[in-house]
Amino acid sequence: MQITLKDIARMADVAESTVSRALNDKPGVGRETKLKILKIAKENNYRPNQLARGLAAKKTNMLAVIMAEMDSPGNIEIVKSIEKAAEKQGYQIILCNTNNQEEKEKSYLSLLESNQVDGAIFIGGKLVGSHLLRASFSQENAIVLVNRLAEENFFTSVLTDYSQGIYKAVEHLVEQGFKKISLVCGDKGDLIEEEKIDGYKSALTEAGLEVNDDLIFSTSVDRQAGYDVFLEIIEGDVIPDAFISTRELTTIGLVEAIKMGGYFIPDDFAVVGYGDNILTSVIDPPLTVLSEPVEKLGEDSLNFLLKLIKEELDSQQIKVLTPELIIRESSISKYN
Amino acid sequence: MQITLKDIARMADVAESTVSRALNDKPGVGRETKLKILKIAKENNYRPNQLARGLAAKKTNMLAVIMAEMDSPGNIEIVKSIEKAAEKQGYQIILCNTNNQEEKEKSYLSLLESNQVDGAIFIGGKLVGSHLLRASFSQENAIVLVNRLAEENFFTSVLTDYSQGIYKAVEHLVEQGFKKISLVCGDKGDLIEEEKIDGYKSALTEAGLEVNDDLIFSTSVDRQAGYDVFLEIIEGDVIPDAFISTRELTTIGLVEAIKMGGYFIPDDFAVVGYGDNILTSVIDPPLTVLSEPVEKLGEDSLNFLLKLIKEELDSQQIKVLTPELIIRESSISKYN
DNA sequence: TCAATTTACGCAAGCGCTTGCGAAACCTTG
DNA sequence: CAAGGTTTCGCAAGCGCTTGCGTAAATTGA
Repeated sequence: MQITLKDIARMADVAESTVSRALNDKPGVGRETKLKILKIAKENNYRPNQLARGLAAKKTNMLAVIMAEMDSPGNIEIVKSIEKAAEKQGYQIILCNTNNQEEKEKSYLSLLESNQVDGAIFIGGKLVGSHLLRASFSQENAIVLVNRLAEENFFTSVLTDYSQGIYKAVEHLVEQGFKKISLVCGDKGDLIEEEKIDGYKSALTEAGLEVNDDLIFSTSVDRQAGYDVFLEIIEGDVIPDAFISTRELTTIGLVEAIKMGGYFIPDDFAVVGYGDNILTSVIDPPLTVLSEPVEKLGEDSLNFLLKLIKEELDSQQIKVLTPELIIRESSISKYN
Repeated sequence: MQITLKDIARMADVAESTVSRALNDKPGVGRETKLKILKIAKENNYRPNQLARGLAAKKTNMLAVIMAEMDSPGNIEIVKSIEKAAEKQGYQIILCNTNNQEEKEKSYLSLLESNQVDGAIFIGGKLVGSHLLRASFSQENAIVLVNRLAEENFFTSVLTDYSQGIYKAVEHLVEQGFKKISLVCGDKGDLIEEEKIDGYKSALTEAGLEVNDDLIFSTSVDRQAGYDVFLEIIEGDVIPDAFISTRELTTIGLVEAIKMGGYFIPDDFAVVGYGDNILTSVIDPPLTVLSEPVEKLGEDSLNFLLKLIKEELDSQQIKVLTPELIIRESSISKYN
């Protein structure tokens, strides 16, 4: 059996409450007593039962990071940044992977609802499910969204400004002389994707280029999808000369398909990808990418969350961060 | 405030114990009563407090997966496989990333020690720290190690047979006519690394080739290390004609350095990498790799863990899985 | 030196749940 | 219809901790 507070109390010949206070560094226990208790606790390798502690204290000092995809190196970077920031503040992070399944998201949400964690950060995922909304309504639950739009500005969130990012990408491609720029994004209807499309369209318009809806492609989020969409595209009526591909894995698939088809990047097709990480940097040719401020996304979301927990945040806040365009070979026109 | 068992009991006009039994599908509650309780619980969107539940029941149906590196796509695959298997058995998985810091490992271990999870799987990491040993001794804690060797066969583990894998790789390279095969691995002294070296040496000996310790390089686990080690190697006395690089990220760095140096793979240097995943498949040229049975590693480790929890496992078991050599361009000699 | 504070500590309730045990209510049989 | 067996349910203890409150002891000040 585990050693408990009670055991320590008995050994030190004091009350449980005193042990508790000593261990938690709370006032009301004399220097001598405290030292004695600490010593005994250490000698016996005492580990407080966090369940009991959480139950009694109504907080656990643990935060959940619930992410939709852990295949994405970008997300991993965000997580690491959150972890780093959390450590400084004395919070422990536990990770949950939903694999884009709403069911799992619900299930992990119960960590919050049942007080196992003091707050949760959601990275990615679609819109906002009713379960999430309810959770955040019904209790005063601390929830922060990262790169995930809510229909109402209901959640505190930190977002990448996709629209702005895509705008920059288009601008760059236009400068390079590309005329038929295709956008490969996720499901239309998804708010984040709509935003990308907005940026795309307005940049084209600004540049005096025609917007052709047939050049906008929706795919699912994986590698295969990127591969498949290219096959579909080259069978199509309008063949683009450049791609802006807005998700990491999809971009990889797309590039593979292009090369597999015997085409060259950027000679036959320019490519602007997403996410400045090991994947996109390793691929041949080096990819021009929109780089998310992953570090900042993590930091800011954690800070928001802590403020929510401490109830220092008056209203829902939304922070928007702009991605950076990192120009490499894959988008440099041979005519330049 | 949260709605509690007590509230439901009051509403249904029964005792708390009855509600508890109804909700947990335990015998001893009549059909009618049960239905009524379930209905009321649902209507009120009742969520049991898992802390309280865990405290009282001494189990939580949650398992922790504690991994040393979450940058590694291979590890991610293992995690996903664990998750899949766990879901079937009704367990929830929470992930913990230690970033190779022993401190963090200790800290996450407290999840186990304080009963927040019923068991833990450790993926990777070095040897076995005293904290881990103590934890597994002092309580009847359920711990399974994946790809991590213990000095004594104390832990139940599932391992990749690195020795065997490297052996195959050497064999293959020898067949291709390479003579000066270099091994890039981790810290000597680390049991897993020693095992790799064993496989390497015995394969060379078997092939009648001389073993040269100067061709064995130890690096840390990241990408930069792979890059740096190549620079070091080409300054050295003996220049190899082939590399076996045994960690994912390091391999990436190594390949980059080779290309950066103006050399060609496999013409100047053959490369056998590690891990059949998106990273190694995307790189140019396609890499010959030792492929871990990630799926199986995950499944088996979870099954072991569940058996440990249910105390169906009599003694520490060790399962060894053999990696497969997937031959691609990077190791095919031009002389063939 | 004695009242007035302050400090150190113990008591006990309570966090929300589970579970062993016993009592009542129900069903079997012969 | 009574004796015995089942079910269904409530009681109450307890999981290991925190925390408000009360009291005794130590400290202060004049």
